[in-house]
Amino acid sequence: MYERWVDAGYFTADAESDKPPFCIVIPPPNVTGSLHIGHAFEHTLIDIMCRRKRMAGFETLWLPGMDHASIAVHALVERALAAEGTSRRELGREKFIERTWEWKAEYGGRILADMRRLGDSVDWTRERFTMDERSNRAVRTIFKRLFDDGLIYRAERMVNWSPEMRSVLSDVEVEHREVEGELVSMRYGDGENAIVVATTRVETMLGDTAVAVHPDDERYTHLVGTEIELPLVGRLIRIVADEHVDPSFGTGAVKVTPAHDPNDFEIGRRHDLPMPTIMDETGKIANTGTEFDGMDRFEARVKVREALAAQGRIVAEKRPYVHSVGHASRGKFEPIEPRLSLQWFVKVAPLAKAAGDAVRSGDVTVHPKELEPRWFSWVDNMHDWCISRQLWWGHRIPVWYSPEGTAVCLGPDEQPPAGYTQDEDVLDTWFSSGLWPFSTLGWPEKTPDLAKFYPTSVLHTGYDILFFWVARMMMFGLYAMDEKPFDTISLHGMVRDQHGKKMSKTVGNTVDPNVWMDEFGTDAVRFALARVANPGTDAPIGDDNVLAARNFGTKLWNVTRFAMTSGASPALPLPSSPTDADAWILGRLREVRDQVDALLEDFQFAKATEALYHFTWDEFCAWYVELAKPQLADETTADGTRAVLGHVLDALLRLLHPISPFITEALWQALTGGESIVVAEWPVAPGADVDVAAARRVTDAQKLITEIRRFRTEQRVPDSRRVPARLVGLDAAGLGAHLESVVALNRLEAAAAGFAPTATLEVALAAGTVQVELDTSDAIDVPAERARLGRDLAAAQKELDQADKKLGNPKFVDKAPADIVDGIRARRAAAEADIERINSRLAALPS
RNA sequence: GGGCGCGUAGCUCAGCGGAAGAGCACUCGGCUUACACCCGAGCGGUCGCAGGUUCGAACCCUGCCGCGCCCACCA
Repeated sequence: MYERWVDAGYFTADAESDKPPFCIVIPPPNVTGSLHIGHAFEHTLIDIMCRRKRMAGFETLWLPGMDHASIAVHALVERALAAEGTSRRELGREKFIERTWEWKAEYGGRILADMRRLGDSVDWTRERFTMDERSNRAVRTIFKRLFDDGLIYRAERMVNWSPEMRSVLSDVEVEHREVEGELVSMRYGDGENAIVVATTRVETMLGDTAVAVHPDDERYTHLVGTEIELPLVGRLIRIVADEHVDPSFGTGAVKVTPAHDPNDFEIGRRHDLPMPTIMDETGKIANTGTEFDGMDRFEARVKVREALAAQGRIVAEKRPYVHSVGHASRGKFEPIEPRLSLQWFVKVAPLAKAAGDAVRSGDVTVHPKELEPRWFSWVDNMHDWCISRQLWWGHRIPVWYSPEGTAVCLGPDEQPPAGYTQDEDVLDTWFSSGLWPFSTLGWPEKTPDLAKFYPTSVLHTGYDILFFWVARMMMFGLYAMDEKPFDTISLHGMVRDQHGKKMSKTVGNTVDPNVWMDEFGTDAVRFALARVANPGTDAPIGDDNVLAARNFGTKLWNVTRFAMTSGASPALPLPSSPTDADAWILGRLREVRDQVDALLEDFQFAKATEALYHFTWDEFCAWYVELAKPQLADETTADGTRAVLGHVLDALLRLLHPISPFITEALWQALTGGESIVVAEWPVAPGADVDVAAARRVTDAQKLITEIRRFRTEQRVPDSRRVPARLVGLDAAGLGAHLESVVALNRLEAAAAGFAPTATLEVALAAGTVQVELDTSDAIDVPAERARLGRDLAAAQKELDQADKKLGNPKFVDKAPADIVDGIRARRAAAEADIERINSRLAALPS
């Protein structure tokens, strides 16, 4: 239930300075005993950014944060105490906190161990930031400053109360959920004065001090200003007229419980109504002077209704009545109770406006931008923030009271006068968390770290934490530092199960990254997570994803092994006259490098990962390595091939390193003899241009090879059989140099004397048609060949029809760009040639 | 009630104005000296529905239908 307490991190980069970017990351804590998948997700993404930046020459730094973990540990401790049959109240504040520190030390170590297992790029140069002296100083400093500026005040307000935690919660900590409740209509007063009101919380009627109607509602005009007796309690309550009431809803009359409903509280203020509190801090009815005192609120809801029914006052009951109820997002997800209470608040309006303006002006960017409206709707409509908590773990409110009740707010270096006692409440964890970007750097002292690292460049976190944490950092950063805390807010989504469903313990579809790490390896988990990480979008992931990622790692391992046993080395000089395959793969490497760089810079982890996956598997392994085999057997190209293999693999491993650090480290060290890939350079674009002609020839060779494979499969020629073949027109198509590859990849052999082909293929390529004569040693399977050619014919015919349709449209020829029209014409011509060729083949087949 | 987003191959998702894609699943064939955690070949989609804009729409606009998330003090 605390699983998503905090998961956040940010890294900073300053492109201006000499050693520009560096990173700060807050390792996400977790309360479930070990790493949570959401944390693994976020951690992985941040680590990818950090590693890449570091390889590109940026200074990196992690700043492990235990601040949030403290709160999480607090919950763990409570749970442990409950298991021991005791409670924090029995234990007492001092002992409880002492106990918590022990847990924190142990638990914090565990979190860090988990992080290391995930392969984080941490420099353990910074002491942990905990609820220590430094963070206390920061909190007290900003509290005092806000207090002196009149931005912190104490007031009796309607707050969200959690009877379970016996504490107040802020608005964001309340989750509204549709529940099936009841709507009970009841009659107050009798005869002429009778008035019917409805409620979903019957027990609150014990605290009613008025009934409100709309001023223009003629049904009740005669009653306004009169008094009526409150059933069960016997108190006289007023009938007031208030604009807030909607005359068209229900009876048009509303019961008013000022101390237990936000709307009623406002009505109470407008009409100067008494505001009796009828519930204690545990949610039990109290001080009503009725038989219901001491009952739990839910029990009272039933009993009060029964008592009213006994008096014949229940007019109607609607059940189930679906309505929205606020629940405590922490703890046991119990319904929160609106309650009048004396609490500390931050006057948010000026702070929030600055936070909104920072994004509006473009000074701070939200990525992806679809989430901007969410930011504005929050920041522009924020209510004052209740910051006091009746918990024991946290920074205490730095306010002291004299015996007479005089309050004084003290800064970090001030001592309270004798006899003063400190406020018992602690601050909302997000209050101190909001200081993170600068308090961890030594603020309020003007430290070199602060000067160097503030403001940061990027904050990366889940969108679920936008309001809790990001908004607070923005407000406090702008207020305390007079400068935004970061340039860019980069948001990722939530990890979902393989069907895109929300992970939930009750559904049982949660996954434990530790189990995955044990089963598939850490790199596989990271790769799988990165591969589904689209900005701001939820990420579905299951065993299959991790399995595929594991297989990818194995593939990488195997291809490196092949390259090394072939003598590949990045230290060898690249060939001065590369083969087509060499030129092609080097060109592709360059393109992929540029693509990956741009994608990662734009937080497109999934696309960058996908690009690397395809390049590695489908281009490098599936084609280049196969084309390289004959090159390695040829003395004239062998050395150059070893160099290209080594060069491409070296760069590829470095490109993959941020995503899968462990395997790339092992392979890269073996391949290059380098000290560590962690400190290797991020690949830079080579100077040479992409060789377009060579690339086209490789594409042709691929097509030729694929067509022959198709034929073999269709004809059920066993893969093991070498097929004598003669290729006609290869030189004319510019593919003379590829003969070896075509022969090797299709398991062909040179035509011997007396070669008598049993079949002939014609493959149309960019630079001409190649005839492939094959001796399959059997009569060919005519129906199969007919079917194959028939499919090709249908495809060509469809192509021709589409082209004809377009070209037959004068408007298309007239208005479409010339290159598009030319392209269609070329396709039409090719399709026509294909049809002619295929038809002649079909005609030549024995019947 | 407001805001954002999504409905594309059996599943999860890319593509967002000029030839329908990937992973997994499925079918068929393979122990080809890196790899069976593999290789090769395939099957599979009127891109939610209806209009509109355009020479051209999965992609832009409008309206519906279904779904998700966030925000919101209606008893």
